[in-house]
Amino acid sequence: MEKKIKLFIVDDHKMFLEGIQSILIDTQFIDVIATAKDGKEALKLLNNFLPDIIITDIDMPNLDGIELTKLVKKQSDNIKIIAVSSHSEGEVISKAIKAGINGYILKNTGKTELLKAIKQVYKGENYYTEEVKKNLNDSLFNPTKAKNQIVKISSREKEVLKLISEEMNTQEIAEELFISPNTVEVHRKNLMRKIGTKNMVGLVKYAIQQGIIK
Amino acid sequence: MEKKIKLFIVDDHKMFLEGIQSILIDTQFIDVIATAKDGKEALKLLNNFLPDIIITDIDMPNLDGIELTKLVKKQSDNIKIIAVSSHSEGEVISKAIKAGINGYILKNTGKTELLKAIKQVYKGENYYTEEVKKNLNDSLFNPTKAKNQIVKISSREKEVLKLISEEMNTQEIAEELFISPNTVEVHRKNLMRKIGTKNMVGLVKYAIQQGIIK
DNA sequence: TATAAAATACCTGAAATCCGTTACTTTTTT
DNA sequence: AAAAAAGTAACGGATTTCAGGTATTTTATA
Repeated sequence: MEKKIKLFIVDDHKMFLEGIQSILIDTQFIDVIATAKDGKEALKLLNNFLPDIIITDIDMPNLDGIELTKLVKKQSDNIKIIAVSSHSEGEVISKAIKAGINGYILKNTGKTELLKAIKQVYKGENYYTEEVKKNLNDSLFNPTKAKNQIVKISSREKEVLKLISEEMNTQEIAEELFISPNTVEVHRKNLMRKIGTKNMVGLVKYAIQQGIIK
Repeated sequence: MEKKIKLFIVDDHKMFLEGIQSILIDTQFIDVIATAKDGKEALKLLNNFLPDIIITDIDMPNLDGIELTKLVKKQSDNIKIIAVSSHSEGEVISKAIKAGINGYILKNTGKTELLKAIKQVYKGENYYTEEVKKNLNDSLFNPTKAKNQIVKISSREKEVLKLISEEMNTQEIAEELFISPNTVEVHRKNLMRKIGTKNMVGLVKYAIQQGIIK
């Protein structure tokens, strides 16, 4: 009898958590030792559990899968991490890989692929779903999107972004902040450059995603 | 031996589908007779299967859970429908209920609640999770939100809105939909009038709020 | 105290949006 | 069959954003 693979699963949807557990429990070589509903809870529980592999969602409240990966990997590379996400965008995947993730599969793939990923990652290799590899390449060869990794949005830029997201135009923002419309435009342009978008739509999506507004 | 409840499950995430199936297979009184990856496939399969209850996601490509509900309910009220969604916004819930949905639970609730909902709906009652009921009331009594229920965004407008939210400009959308840029502008202007905003920022915020994208 | 980063401001020209209005065709509903 | 709604298309002009600079001052921070 070989040793079972110890799994730790993290997802904010309890139903998904229970579902994936129910799938894995049927296999002989896997043991789900713990679960958590977000990255923060996961970190806390990792003081008491030492899994071989963490399976984590990307989108989560409190601490998302990418941040969780960074923090776990900072402490130890022995714990392998597989992302199970509905995001197939190159940028998200790229961030996850930079954070040190060992596997990335999509929620629209089935359990066969999940088991394959678990086995392969357990052996020390990385595993990325075909679609993931494809989209990653796309974004790597698309310079407009590949660069927006380390950029930091300044506090003034954040203010401007917030007002943009409140449907104000340049003139109105300038009046609100007592600065020249030219300056507002500079901030907006820098935001677009940093975030990697070419219009307001990309900005407001980013603002909502980052919780800067709403 | 009583008759088993025949379920049909619809979700675009195969893993969720398999997970929920795996959960339900352990119960004695439930039989998962079929599954589908979106509303369109579900409708097609419903010619061959007659479930007691359909369990469906809301966000799906091709045909979403709300549209599916409308179409199914148009044919027969014998088939009960339960939404299992990550959306807890009052507007989405309100739409689902207007479409005739019999139950609405959130993905962050567990299997206990799912089984409870299935049993209750099977008996002919409706079942809505506590948080769902709360948010529904909030949006009903919040006049700023309650008013934008009356306006109806057409399906073509919704398409355009989706593409706008994907950071496409007028020209690109026109090419994507094989229509004149003028027409795209008309749709955009009508969207702005209906939604009550004067720019793209308002549109994309609405799209995200309503779960039309992301 | 250098120097880097952030915030300020201006300019030009191109591209896209926004606004109002009209009008025809197709589809759906009554 | 009539009416309403949805989808299509066009025009002119005002406004705004977008893309590309340059340049000065203020504020952190190494």
